[in-house]
Amino acid sequence: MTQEGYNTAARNRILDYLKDNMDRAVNVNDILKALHDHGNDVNVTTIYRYLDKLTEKGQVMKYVAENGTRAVYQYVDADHHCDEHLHLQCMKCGAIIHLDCRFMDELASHVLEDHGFLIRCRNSIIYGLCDKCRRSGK
Amino acid sequence: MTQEGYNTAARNRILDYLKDNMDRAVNVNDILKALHDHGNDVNVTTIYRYLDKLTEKGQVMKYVAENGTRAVYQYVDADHHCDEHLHLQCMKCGAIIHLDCRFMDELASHVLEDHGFLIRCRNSIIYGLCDKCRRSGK
DNA sequence: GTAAATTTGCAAACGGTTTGCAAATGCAAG
DNA sequence: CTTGCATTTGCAAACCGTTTGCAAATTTAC
Repeated sequence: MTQEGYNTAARNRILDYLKDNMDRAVNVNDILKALHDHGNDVNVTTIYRYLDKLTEKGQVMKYVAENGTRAVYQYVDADHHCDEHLHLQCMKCGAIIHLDCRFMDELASHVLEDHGFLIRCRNSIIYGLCDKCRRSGK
Repeated sequence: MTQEGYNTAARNRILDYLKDNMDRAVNVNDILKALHDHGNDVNVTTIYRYLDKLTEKGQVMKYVAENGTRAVYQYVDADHHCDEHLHLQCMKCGAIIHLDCRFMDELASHVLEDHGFLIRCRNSIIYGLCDKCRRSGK
């Protein structure tokens, strides 16, 4: 798992932030603001460019948020193979659940056999409400 | 099923186009171009505004396309209850498959029971390749 | 240290979508 | 049909997240 590219302060800060927030999907503005609040300003462009690289490498997942106008990113640790399971995302808090259970395989083969459809997990999100938000919110 | 709002030429043309293309999801540009090609120009703004109304009424479904930069819309006929099943969309041709089979119910209850997650079908799309595109293209 | 390659920040462009507003159109009452 | 009011339309400009071109700064290898 070699760390490609140059090692720069900006990149370390961005990656640290993503790792610190592994449990949720963040947008570029979140990153921008968090780094700014720590007195470590990084340009928007830099963030976008680095996120692209991380996405290509598969180190983060990129999704399109609910409204469709903003992308969200989430750090992926080594034992999550995002091409092999679907993702549930909470519309309220942004939490992502990795649906990597046996049920997922059944879904995939059912869809393929009965509907002729080959699922591309990496690009798919099922939206809804997570346990916490469902109980708390209305 | 009363038709609310004023009855105008522009709206009729837009709705006709959506109905004629019920089998796929179209974007605003598709509509714009199709109407233009028939010599019936309608302004972009008008299309967006009418689509919003139709979406609110539940007469069309609105999705965010694969890349996340463009929304797509699809006419919904009366016997499709889009809150009750998931949708598969082909990343290549844009076709939408309504996954309204018993399997869907199992998925929903599994996800709810084992993951505490309540699916909101209206907002969710699973991407992949449809039968036709899978066979033809590589 | 020096040179080559990569990364950064800035400003400007980009593209889909939205908004404010005045003109045009639809509709109902008389 | 015409008058009056509500809705809809088109236009231009704004919006907003994202991308691009480019020169300056930084990193890495030697």
